[in-house]
Amino acid sequence: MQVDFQESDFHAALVTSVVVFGFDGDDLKILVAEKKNEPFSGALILPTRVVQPGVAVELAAKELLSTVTGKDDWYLEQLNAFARLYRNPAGRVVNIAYYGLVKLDDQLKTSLRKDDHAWYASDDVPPLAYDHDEILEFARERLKRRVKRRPIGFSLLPREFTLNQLQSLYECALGKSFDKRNFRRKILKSELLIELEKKTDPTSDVKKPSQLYMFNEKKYRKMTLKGYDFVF
Amino acid sequence: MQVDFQESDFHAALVTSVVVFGFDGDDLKILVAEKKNEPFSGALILPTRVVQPGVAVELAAKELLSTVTGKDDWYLEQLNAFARLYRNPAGRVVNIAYYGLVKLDDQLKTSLRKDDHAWYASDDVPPLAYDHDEILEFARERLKRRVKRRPIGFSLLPREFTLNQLQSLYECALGKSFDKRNFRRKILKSELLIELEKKTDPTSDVKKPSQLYMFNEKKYRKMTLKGYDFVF
DNA sequence: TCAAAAGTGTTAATCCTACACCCATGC
DNA sequence: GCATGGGTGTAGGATTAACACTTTTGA
Repeated sequence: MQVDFQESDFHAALVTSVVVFGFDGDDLKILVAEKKNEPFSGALILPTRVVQPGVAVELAAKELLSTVTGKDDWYLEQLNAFARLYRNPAGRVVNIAYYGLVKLDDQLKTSLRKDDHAWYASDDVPPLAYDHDEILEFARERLKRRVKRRPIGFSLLPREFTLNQLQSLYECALGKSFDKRNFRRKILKSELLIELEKKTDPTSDVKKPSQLYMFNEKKYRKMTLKGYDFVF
Repeated sequence: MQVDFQESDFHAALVTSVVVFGFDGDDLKILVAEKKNEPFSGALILPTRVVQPGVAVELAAKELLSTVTGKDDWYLEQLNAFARLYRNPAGRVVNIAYYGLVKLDDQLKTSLRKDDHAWYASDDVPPLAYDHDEILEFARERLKRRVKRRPIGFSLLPREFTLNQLQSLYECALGKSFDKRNFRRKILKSELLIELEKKTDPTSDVKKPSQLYMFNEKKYRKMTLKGYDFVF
């Protein structure tokens, strides 16, 4: 039972990458970084940083996101550790990757603090360096599962949203489309939504105003914890 | 974008722990180790070993299991990385934990190669040292999810088994009980099982002989990949 | 008045749940 | 013949999937 340590056992570097899904009401996007220094300068990668000794991994990931976006309350969930041997020639690198969700409002969309980061349409992300494609794929699968079992809209939609936006989110995340009537019936039956006394402002686009909803936060939290079946 | 490395970044030790669920036809059991050296000599922990430089983590986990059990084909799945800062006073220790499933036949049950390992009933595992209780709980949750979405019986049951054994497995894993008729209907409808021309040998116990089944392996693989809904 | 998106019900098929008794065997 | 576990069917309610037209608005 070999679990005690020698000096030489402390040989691994620890990094963290994040896959952030943002939804702007129409499309799912992913935050991507461009590598600025060698090796692989110019290559696209997931936002990534080295985890310094004494810093909790999730905290490092959150700080990374704060630095890049200016926003500093992040819900993150660990994806997995990626520790392929050939990850880096300098030695073993363990990447503990996270997945996060965010409402992609105009501010976030246009004002990334670091100019080497950008939002890419989720199903149009160019190939990434290292094994980040694998991490991204893993995150996409996680998102699909989460969407099916938990009411994730809360993290991805603005406070007030329409049923069409919600449906569009589910369709983006799962990559298929649903019958509008069935979708509405199902989502309304859950009583997760509160119908507001408001409609969208029709002035913005050439549109009929649309009923707004918000989440019933109490019920929402219960369901997020317990999980449920929202299988489409 | 800080992703390149300095000497001082390689500061973490890497270990792997495994949560192995074994099913013997009646009960779910978990493989537990007793720590033989200081610190915490005598404490119970999950089977664990330090991952040496140049060894893939999953391979290290498999080797650990081979050494302990003598069996060397293991299906493992990564659980998560556990990297709490206070995990070990010697420095940061990252534990990449795995979960595995095994048919617990008499040989495995009685002939663990190392005498500091033992099988404990799954819901009767004493408190473990370090953060291994947390890892175990994580594994139990994973098992529940897997049971619901994938036909995991293949890994846990003998080649030929009865429907009652299968039901018993589902009941152990999910911690609740099911109606026999409904269970059978559901599992047979999936066409995942092949009814054999055989019954259990009634001589062994004081029992009526019982119909034996095996898995339809082809269909089984398809479902394992795609996932499905076997929600009870 | 037209284009664009919002909104709305019904039906048939399927699936789920609850429920209780007879059967084959070894002792 | 009895104790033990093995095996079986039905009915009512709930859930799902498929389906197309009308409404409101701004231009």
